[in-house]
Amino acid sequence: MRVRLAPSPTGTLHIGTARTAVFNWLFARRHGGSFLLRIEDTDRERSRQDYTDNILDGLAWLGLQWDGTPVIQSERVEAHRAAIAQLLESGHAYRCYATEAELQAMRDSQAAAQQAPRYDNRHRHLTAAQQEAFRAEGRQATIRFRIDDDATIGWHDLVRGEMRWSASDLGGDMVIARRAPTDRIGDPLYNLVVVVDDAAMAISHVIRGEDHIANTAKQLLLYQALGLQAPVFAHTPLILNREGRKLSKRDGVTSVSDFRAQGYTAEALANYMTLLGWSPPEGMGERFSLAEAAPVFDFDRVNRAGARFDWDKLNWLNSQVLHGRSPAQLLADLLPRWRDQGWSLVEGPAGQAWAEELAALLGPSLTTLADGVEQARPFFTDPGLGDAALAQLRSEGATSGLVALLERLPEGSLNAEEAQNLLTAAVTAAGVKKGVLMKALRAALLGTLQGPDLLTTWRLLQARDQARPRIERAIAQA
RNA sequence: GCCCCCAUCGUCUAGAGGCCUAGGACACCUCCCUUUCACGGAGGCGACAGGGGUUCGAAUCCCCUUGGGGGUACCA
Repeated sequence: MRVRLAPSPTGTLHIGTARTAVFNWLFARRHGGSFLLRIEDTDRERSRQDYTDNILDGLAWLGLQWDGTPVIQSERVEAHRAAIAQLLESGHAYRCYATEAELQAMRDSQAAAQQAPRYDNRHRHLTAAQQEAFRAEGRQATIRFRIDDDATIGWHDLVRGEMRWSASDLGGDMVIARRAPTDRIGDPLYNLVVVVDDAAMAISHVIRGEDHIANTAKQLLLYQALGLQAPVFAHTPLILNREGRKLSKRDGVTSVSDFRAQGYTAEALANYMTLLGWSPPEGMGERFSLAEAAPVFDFDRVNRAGARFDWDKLNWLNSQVLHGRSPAQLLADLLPRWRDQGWSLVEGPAGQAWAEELAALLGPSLTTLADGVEQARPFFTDPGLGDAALAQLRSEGATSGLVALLERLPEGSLNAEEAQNLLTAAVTAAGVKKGVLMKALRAALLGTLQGPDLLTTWRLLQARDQARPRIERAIAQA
């Protein structure tokens, strides 16, 4: 079995394309087949190398390793032209001299008559003399593939079952090569090119979004005319936006690279994309890796209806992945982001241990890695005192407790027991409630009333010599 | 307009005629844990679009209606 992903490098790796990639990868993995890549860059105007790079990076990041070297479609243009020449030769294709204005007029009158827009096959049977006349006018021609109206196209779709399409609903003879002087063949177009390349790559299963269903009917006709073996098709449901429409770039964050930048993990994103349209077998649960899903992946469990993208669910999955990280793993994810902020660690094992403890402290409250930057901020830079913190510091007994603590505060690191004992001693000496001191201490250290475990927070700041100055400042400002 | 597809809690879904008083997950609400916030744990709220059939029996099969989506390029 050989499957492929055929992205067009006219934009960054879209979540919908990535999900198609996931299904292809899973299917290939399940059946021990190959997962190939083909970069569809025949639209030279809009294709860009940096988009190709972005797509490849995104797939690799997600863990969707492909087999072999990606095929670059633009490098195969001679094969495409040869196929067109063959169709011209066999009478399956012909030159159409209709101008854009003529075609537009045709479509306008069809629209006025409430008819479906379609090419009326007007140049299908031009005589040599007529063709010569058009050429003499200086007209160039597209090449159209004949689609006989009375044909019926059918296929067995792996997710939709029996599909039937009437050729008369395909819009008339289709253009397979762009307009060009008649002494050569113009730029080959999508449907023709896909068929030629899929056949050349010996693709056995084409797995793509359901927005391609009409293309499948057209392509099946081309396979027939070219005498090529058609693959099996599987049309997967689309990913929908909040409004229930096909998710597009206009919906904000839709690129894999954007999700990554926002602090989503590859594990969570891949897990979520798999869940969008496919359901795991009974007893498997909803959290799984691609490797775990592969052995049980089946199109029988792929839905036919589109699925809305749900940030809440993705967030939950991502938080689950993050909460499951070991301190060292989490730190490795966080470190580059901390460095981007200009935050540095103390060199050596002590600095590493400190950072791991911070990662462990923050871990349970993270939804994204970006949260791990915001929540780590007060450990690297002075957050100042917020209004609520000031109010807390001005409450009964707050400063006297802090003063008592300050008097007993040694230099250097504290272990958990020492910190606990210091707190108890200060509470006794100042004659305040323990809760009062704890709240005051939190306000002094973080400038807010909420945050992670107080003792650990204190100890981490203490190790960086930040506890004393913040407590002193709090007392002074209260 | 025309063609095609789809239809279970707010969202993602399980369900292939009796196992369904419709199960799970997210979200939401309550409680527990916790001198904060989270995490974690325990509960709760909440759906078969409507109407006809078929059948002893329908969320499951058929038809119609309604609603939603996709396609309809010299883009891919």
